[in-house]
Amino acid sequence: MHWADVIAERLSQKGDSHIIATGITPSGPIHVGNMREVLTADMIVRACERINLNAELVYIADSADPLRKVYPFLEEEHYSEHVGRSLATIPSPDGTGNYSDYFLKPFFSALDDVGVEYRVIDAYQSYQEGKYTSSTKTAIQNRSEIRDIIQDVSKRPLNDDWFPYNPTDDEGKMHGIKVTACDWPSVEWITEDGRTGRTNIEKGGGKLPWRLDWPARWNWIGVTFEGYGKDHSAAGGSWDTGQHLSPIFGSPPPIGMMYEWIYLKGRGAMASSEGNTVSGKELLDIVPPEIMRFLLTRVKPSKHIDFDPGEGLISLADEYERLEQRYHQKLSNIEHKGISESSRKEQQMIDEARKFELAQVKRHGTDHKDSLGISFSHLSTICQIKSRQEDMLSSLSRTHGINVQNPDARLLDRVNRMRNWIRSDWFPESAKIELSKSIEISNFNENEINFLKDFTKNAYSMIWDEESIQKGIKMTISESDLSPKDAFTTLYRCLLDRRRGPKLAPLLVELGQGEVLALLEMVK
RNA sequence: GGGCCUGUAGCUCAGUCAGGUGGAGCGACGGACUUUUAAUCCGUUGGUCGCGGGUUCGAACCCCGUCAGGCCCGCCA
Repeated sequence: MHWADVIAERLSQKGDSHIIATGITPSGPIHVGNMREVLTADMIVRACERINLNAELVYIADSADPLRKVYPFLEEEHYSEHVGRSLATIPSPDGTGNYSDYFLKPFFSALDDVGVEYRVIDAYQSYQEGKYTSSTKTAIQNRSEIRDIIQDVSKRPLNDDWFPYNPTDDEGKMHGIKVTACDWPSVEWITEDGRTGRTNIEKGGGKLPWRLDWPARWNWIGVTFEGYGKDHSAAGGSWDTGQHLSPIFGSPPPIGMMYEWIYLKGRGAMASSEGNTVSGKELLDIVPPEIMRFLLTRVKPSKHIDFDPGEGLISLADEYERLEQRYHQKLSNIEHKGISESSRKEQQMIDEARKFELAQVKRHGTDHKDSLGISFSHLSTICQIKSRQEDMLSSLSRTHGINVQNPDARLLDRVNRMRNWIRSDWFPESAKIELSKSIEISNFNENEINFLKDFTKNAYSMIWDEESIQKGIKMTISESDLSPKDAFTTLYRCLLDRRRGPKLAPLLVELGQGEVLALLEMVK
């Protein structure tokens, strides 16, 4: 059974209506690794809908969180004074609006593109509106019990002056502040440099510490499921203490599921704070949204993903394309039997089908009736060889029978993204088609050299179009001692430094007669 | 010191919860095509299930141990 369906079934045993929560702190660019949390939740919501459960995805923007430090992508002089303030209360890097909205906007737009439907809860606003007030009161009333639970579960002692609420000081900061007295709804505090004051909790002047904020929101939002990053999953971690604290706020803890992080191949975990990321938008600029979803549906959340935006992404996209074809040919008709009445083989086919279905942007049915039938690797070749759109389309009409006058919108969309990809830093060297810089004569035997010399001579007199070049190659081969296969290999080795390549004649047209002849001159 | 996740074919992963003849896709190899848009189609190949023990008629799966990689145990989220 697909992992999303396993969770949905577990949820069905608890009830018919579910709130699936997800939350990310908008402290910087929201990257593909962050998107795993939301997309995973979306897939679980869809799996619930399939078995007729009510399920809603709630995204909690942790905009009340303080800016923890000046991140490398921020300007030191602008942001050092804002460290400790809620993200919702400090300016955005571009000077318009607030900090959290600045990073949330492209994130929401990426979520819309990948077909995620969600209700947004803004944490800062929720504190302002008093949504957390009753939980905060509960926390303060049960201060010593909560303290005992945290110490007991996390095995870490808390200081004597520990208080279950972090107020903001007169500068709106919550770093290094201590609560000295509480007279509901006010708390008195003292800062590190000795300033004192009072803050009204009901007016949202602060927030619960994370370990309490989490179970508190489970209660007031009614969360029944939440996925959490592996950093929360240790014994004594915040998920663990949350499970124990949840009943104090008056509700059973949600069902959870740990998910692994996404790593950037060869560069470690994606982390905004280190600038080592691919944002959701960047990924969607180069591949269609279903590929981003497929990245996550094909692997269990507990697996870490070594994301490779180069070669790996091309083969991922090709794999999706083949799966789409297979889905429409046979997988779509597979009956979704229960585990007990199907064989392992049938189960694997059902899982394949589910990987595809959950990768769809559309919530019901499939995005398209059939696959495009053109692999991304082929498209990458064509886009490089045919810089003019009409040449590319006419080529595809010969090889794949597409309609030049009225090309498929999906095809044009993929071509646009592919051209972005080719221009980007992510496009892999191995997929680039480039004329060799020089020729190493000693790599070729006598017959091969003779053939190359003949070809060079003929190339001078060719009209540089596809048909003439094709004829010229044919003729030169027929007059040489090489088999056609060896002759082609020789040409690819000489021109591209590879044993195989795109169809030669159109490639040479695109590369240009002058360039090709200049290279071939080195054979003499 | 304690905990969590991962380890299965050359690669990416299913299969572990519920023990019953080791699976998929890709790659590689071979063939078809005959002069190749890294093509397409067909076929073949593929494994000490990290390692060692235990339980069992039977273990990739359960238990114990161990090794490797990653992560966590903060009045951070």
